[in-house]
Amino acid sequence: MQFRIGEAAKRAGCKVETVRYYEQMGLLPQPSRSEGNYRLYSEEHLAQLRFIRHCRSLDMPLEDIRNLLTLRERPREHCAEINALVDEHIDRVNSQMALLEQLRESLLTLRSQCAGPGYTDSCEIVRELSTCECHDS
Amino acid sequence: MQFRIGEAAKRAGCKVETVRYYEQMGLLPQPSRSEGNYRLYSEEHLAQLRFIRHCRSLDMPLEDIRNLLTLRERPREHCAEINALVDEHIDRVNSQMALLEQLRESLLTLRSQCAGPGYTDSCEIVRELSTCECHDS
DNA sequence: ACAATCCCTCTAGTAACTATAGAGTCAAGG
DNA sequence: CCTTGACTCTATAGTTACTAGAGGGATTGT
Ligand SMILES: [Zn+2]
Ligand SMILES: [Zn+2]
Ligand SMILES: [Zn+2]
Ligand SMILES: [Zn+2]
Repeated sequence: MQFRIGEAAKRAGCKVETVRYYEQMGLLPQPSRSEGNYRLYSEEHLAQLRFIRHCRSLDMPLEDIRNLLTLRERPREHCAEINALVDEHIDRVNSQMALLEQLRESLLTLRSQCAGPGYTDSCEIVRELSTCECHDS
Repeated sequence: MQFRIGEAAKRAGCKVETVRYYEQMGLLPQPSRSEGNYRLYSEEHLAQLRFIRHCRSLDMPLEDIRNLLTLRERPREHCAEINALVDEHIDRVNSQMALLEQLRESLLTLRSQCAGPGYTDSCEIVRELSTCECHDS
């Protein structure tokens, strides 16, 4: 079975442009072409596209995915590199979460400053933002 | 007191290019210029730059900051819009956190699949990524 | 006088797409 | 046979908030 790009995109749950983008970025091998120059994807292409989309749904950067694809093609090597790659990504996600948590705290504190319906010039939110000391020195 | 851009940037804890960028984006009014065409910032410029940097440290998008700056200049209006703006941002942060939490779960599950030192072609991480069903249909 | 350091404008690069523009391909209906 | 519509092609620019560089001018210190 061969699929044109629209079908491939639909099956992988992404847009046509995204599929072309992956090809351009070297994540998807160039497919064969029809007589009218349409891309024709095989089942294997499709599997690879799904692989990419699944990794992306885990928010892995394209470069990591590129590395995973390469590693996958050396089946007799130990999977330590793969684990390391996943671990690093988990670390990234963890530190993003820590950052967001701090952000949330700061924002909630800021928000709680407003004493309720009042005028802008006496709003503590505005005041706190305007008299920041952390960005002064 | 007047400051040149390097001094202003240092005081606000950002790079020179960032200050110029804010000016270009209309977040900072154009400062006066010296004879040699150097930007000369006043204390007020500096305060506004700090305001922007502080909002940015809360990860507010520049457009929100632009709105805040506008709202701040209408001191006799009610601060409801300001509150709404902050609330929306808090919502964004909350949903980002929820997303990241899910991501973290998925990644930890994925990571735990690997049975330890083994070969790539029998690694469950690779298998799980390759046989994704969520991106198939 | 000269070097180091600052500053200027303009342009391009980052990540991962998304969205056009302008053209070609293909199947079905009248 | 012709046309309409859906699909595809390439190439280019836009998104966000900066960052980095080229190629030049200004200022400062010795
Ligand atoms: Zn208020
Ligand atoms: Zn601050
Ligand atoms: Zn393994
Ligand atoms: Zn999947």
